[in-house]
Amino acid sequence: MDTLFDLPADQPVPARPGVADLLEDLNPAQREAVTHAGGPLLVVAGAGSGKTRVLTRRIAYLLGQRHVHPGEIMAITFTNKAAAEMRERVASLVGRRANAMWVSTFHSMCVRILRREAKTLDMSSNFSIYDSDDTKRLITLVARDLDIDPKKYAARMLAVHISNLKNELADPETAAANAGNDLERRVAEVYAEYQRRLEAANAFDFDDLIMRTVSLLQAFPAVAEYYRRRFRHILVDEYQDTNHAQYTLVRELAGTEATDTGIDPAELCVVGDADQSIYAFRGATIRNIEEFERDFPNAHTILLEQNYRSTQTILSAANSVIARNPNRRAKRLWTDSGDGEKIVGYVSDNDHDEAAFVAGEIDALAEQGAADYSDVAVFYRTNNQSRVFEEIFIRLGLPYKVVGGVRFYERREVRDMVAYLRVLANAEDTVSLRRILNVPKRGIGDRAEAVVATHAERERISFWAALRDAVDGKVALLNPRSAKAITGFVTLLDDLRETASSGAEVHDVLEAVLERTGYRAELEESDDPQDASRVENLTELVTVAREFAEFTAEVTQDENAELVVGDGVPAPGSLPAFLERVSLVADADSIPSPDGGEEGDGGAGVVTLMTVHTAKGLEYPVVFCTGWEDGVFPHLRALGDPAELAEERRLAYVAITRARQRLYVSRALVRSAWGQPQMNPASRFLDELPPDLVDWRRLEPSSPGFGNFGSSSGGASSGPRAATTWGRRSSSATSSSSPFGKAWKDTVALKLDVGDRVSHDKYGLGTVVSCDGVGPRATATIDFGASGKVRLMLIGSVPMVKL
DNA sequence: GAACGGTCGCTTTTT
DNA sequence: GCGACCGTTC
Repeated sequence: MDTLFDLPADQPVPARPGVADLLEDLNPAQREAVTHAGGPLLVVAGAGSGKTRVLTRRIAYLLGQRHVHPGEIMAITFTNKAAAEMRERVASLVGRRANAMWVSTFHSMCVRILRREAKTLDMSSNFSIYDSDDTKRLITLVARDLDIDPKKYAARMLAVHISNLKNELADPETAAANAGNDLERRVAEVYAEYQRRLEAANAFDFDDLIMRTVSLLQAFPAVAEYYRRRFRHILVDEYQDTNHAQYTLVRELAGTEATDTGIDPAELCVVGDADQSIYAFRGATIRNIEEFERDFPNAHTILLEQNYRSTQTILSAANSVIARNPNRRAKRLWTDSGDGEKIVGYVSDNDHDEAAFVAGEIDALAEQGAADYSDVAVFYRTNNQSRVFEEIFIRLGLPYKVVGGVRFYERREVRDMVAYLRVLANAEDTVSLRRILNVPKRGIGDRAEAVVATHAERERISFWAALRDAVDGKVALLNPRSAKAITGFVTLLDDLRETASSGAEVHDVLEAVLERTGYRAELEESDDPQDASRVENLTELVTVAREFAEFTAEVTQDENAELVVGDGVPAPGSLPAFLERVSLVADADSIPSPDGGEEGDGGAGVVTLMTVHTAKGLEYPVVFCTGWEDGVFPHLRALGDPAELAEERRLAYVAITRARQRLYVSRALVRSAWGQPQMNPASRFLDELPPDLVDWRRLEPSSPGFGNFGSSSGGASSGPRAATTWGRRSSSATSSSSPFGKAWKDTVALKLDVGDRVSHDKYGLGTVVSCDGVGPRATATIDFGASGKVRLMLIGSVPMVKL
């Protein structure tokens, strides 16, 4: 939870560092990056090349040597964690003056600007911020109202398309004008209505935060001028992850020679590494960093290739893999710290054995004193792969922590509470309002909701106003029972809103919501064990809110308070401030600290399990790269597409370069995916490791039991890539003709053929009329005579026997 | 209006 | 293997 708050800069103010102190321990390239003045600067920073050090020193140098005022500096990152770390490190160099800088994520920076300028955009500054879940809900509603077939155009897919349009700064009109096919026309149609409803709800989605800030700056020159005069130095971290909208935003803020405003462009410094661009699927475009020199003609580029993290063996492996990517700017990481250990390779029979190998190896390292648990990270491609490791680690009593997966603020109960708070802060927030309308159940069903929605639409009023009309009996077609339930709901919200506006602290408001809605009571009465953990999460949420109030109270007494209040920042500790934090800081699950773990853990800390994406930016002495199989990593969906394959390779590069001393790579011959055994050939990335750097502890047995992939021994020469037959996907597969028939037999509880006689606990005696599907999807239609014909699933515990 | 049972689909996800 | 969604039933 510690990432929720920026830590206060409470270090003693150091003596103003001299030039020597700031530059002394830097290499020549780093030094140049710190001192460069004038035109736009691109720092191509390879993994582990001291990027953050360069950025923070550069800021300290600007303040200390070039006499830049901290208020003129804007530093942009992608995560709150990175922003907090940067602020902290600058503060340790220059002291409290750091607080006057804007060091924030793209998104919080935009929120700050938008709050300040909300009126200009016809929005109110208490706007809600919709995340992808809210977005999907609203799109579902819109698509339903537009009579769009949800099978053909899934909400999720529509959301992705709309997000892409926004990342390209295309408004609904542009989208409609450019629509060249049915899908695009549909998307444009949904986009237009979605946008209309977002604005009616006084809400921005994540993409809007960027896009609408850009259009604000473009449409209102006076606003742009204000920020251009204010920020003379703009620094952007992880530039390879920017999308087109973010790129344009940076340009608009900095201004260029071409923008004829009479203001010199701000000094721009971007730092990034094209080889670590792994968010293309979220709209990030590698072109921004590749074309930097073209976008900013007088740009200067500095390459940081010396690595201070890993052994040369690890770096050579990383170089060798990433070199396979086409059209890439040459870059080779090197270190002067020696070769270190060989990479350890392992081919296991199945995913279970792979996890057992990893666990055994971790134990051995701990035993030898070679590594503490907290020195070790286990990486996988997708979250569902964490399960096997958890099972084994629990059995062996190996302490671990899974990072990522379903995050705290994505849990249903937490989102429900946040929805209540949002509605209290912004009654127009229809998505949140409809979310909690009948949560907990209070007798307002789909029918009543639809009637109210129609009324709102017809009267051109908000959903909330329509609910009030329902209370006043002004909504036709609403049955009295529903009207009564709605009255109860509206009264409840009015009461809560009174509590909220009477100066209660956020956690008191939360408590009131939990109590008066009966939400907590409902969970406490349930005997579903999941609900018990839900109650815990809600208690945790109240604690977070309390700490938030206490923390901001401290900051308010702090001398820097005047810097933030009333400058696009909601009052400290207020409900809107809390909601903003919750919306923009979604990574409440903390990553165990490398130095001995979190409080309460023994001395050795815990092993960290996470996806490679989550691992970006982190480093560990010991890294296990698991599941290196074609179809897993690289992911199945990337196999056919060179661009996606290149991104997977960058992902592999990120994984390898996280390791400081020891690197393990492993794969499993058979892996259960979705409850199904799946045979996967070796990952092509294994072939791309220099063979002499890998010590294969175990190879694929020379006579495979079944299947015909990966015919030769593993890793260094893992054989031809036969076209993979995906058991479950192969349309002609039946349990008898499939190459995986053997494995499937175990999951099918009952194997039936047409004509078989059966006895079912509920329906009695019957005859099989037809069979359908394979594996866990197998069904049989059975004629039970008097009980009729019934189609039954044949998996798990069917209460039926074959006679 | 709620509860139940079948169907379907299934990366990654800084904000 | 699991959760989200839909249609049916009570």
